[in-house]
Amino acid sequence: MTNYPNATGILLALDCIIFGFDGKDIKLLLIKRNFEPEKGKWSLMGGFLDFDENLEDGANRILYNLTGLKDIYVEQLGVYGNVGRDPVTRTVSIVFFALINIDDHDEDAMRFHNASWISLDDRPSLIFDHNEMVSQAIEHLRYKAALHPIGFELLPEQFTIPQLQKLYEAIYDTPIDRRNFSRKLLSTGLLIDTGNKNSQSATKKATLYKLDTARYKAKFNSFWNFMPDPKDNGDKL
Amino acid sequence: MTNYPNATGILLALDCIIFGFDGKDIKLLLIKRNFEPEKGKWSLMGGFLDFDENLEDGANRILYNLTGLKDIYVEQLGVYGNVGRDPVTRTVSIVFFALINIDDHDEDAMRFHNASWISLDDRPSLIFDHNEMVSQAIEHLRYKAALHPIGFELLPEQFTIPQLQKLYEAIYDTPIDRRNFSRKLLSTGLLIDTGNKNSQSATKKATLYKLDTARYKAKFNSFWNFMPDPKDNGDKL
DNA sequence: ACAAAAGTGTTGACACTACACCCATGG
DNA sequence: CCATGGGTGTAGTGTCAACACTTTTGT
Repeated sequence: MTNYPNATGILLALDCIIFGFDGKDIKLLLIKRNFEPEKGKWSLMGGFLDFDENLEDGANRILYNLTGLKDIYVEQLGVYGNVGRDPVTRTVSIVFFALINIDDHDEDAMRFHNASWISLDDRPSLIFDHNEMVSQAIEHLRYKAALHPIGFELLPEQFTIPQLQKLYEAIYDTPIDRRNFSRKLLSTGLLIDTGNKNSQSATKKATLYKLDTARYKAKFNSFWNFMPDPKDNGDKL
Repeated sequence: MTNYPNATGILLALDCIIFGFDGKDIKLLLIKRNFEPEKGKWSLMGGFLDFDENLEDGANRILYNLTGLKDIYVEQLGVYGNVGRDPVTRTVSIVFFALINIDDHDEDAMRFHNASWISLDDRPSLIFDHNEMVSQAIEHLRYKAALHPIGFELLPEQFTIPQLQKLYEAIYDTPIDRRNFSRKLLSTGLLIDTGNKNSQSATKKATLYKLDTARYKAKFNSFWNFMPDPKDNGDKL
């Protein structure tokens, strides 16, 4: 068996961008580092890839450590590898994009890692090139949510259409017509009426739906077009 | 300055998927390896990342070596890192997606690397997980070309609308209505009439257009919807 | 009874498909 | 003058945004 010329000595890191939704704002799960380097500063949750570990397994390990959750929605977002990005040594970071239901997390694990949910608007400056990563992730969220039904990953199992609407309004920071939104969503056939009603609401109680997971999986790669025009940046191409 | 615990010894490779269009079929630029490992088999063009090299620079270096071209359209496609993917040693490969005008390549460099343009339908089985990479790239091409004007990257500077149509028909392997296609394209405002006519054609000569590059760059991230329905896999979501 | 939020109907603008027709060129 | 292929016009269909109206609930 042949050997490759020379090991490069480049380190391989994994960083996770984790989004949640609290019913009002899109939030990021960030950690205030209680370890070196850059101790005391904010950053994404990350770690190094183990030698005998697949990439997705590594990402899931990191996500599990921080949130106590498995089977999270995760995608590769991209790779960041500029020479000077990590001042300690050459490190290439594979960035993962994760969506979770904000209610489902492990408080203890979060305290241990010194992690907090932070609204996008209030986010502090992060170490290294993590700010760029987050910007790309927000862009990706907007892009993908306009075309694929990933929004559901951020909601609890049962949710109302007005809740879903608030989520989309938060993602795109724009008001949406209630009636058109409702009809559009229902027409997808992805929602199953649970028969339950939302008890929180002070006024008329909204119907609680759940996701038709079979249909969701089958149709995930089909397109839709949810947002009135987030697709377009203002004027026609 | 702190040091990180332990170098992992994982190698970082770069692989390039290069698409071209010969006026009839979408083609891939593949190499028949004249080096170990897997000498004599077909694979993507690739190489290792240099220690002091940015990722995109590495990809461009590899692309330049093979084609003699700079300023190629390149995107990150994803990272492949399964533990056993390379039998020699643990190697993580960052895969790049490139589109070039098939007429603009360096014959000598191609011969030196033992490279050929191969139609998607005729492509041989490739080493390692390169087949998966190519499948993902084709999917990405179909996905992205339906929404963004990347098709132009595959054509010469001056091209006719019928040529462009053949390109899209090749990408989606489906016939398109000539008249609707033409109107849709012209309505984007991306095409500038050069005043020239295609001299090749045996019958009526088609108008040669060029891309309005300023508008192309400005509007690149806007969506469009070119294909009748390649977006959708058959039926509505 | 009234306010606030959820749910349903309707309409006009616009975009897209599916056609028919005309023009230019070479043999 | 005819075959081939490029270019334009138009009618029918459907989708989507923008509206008004009704229903449910708590106070």
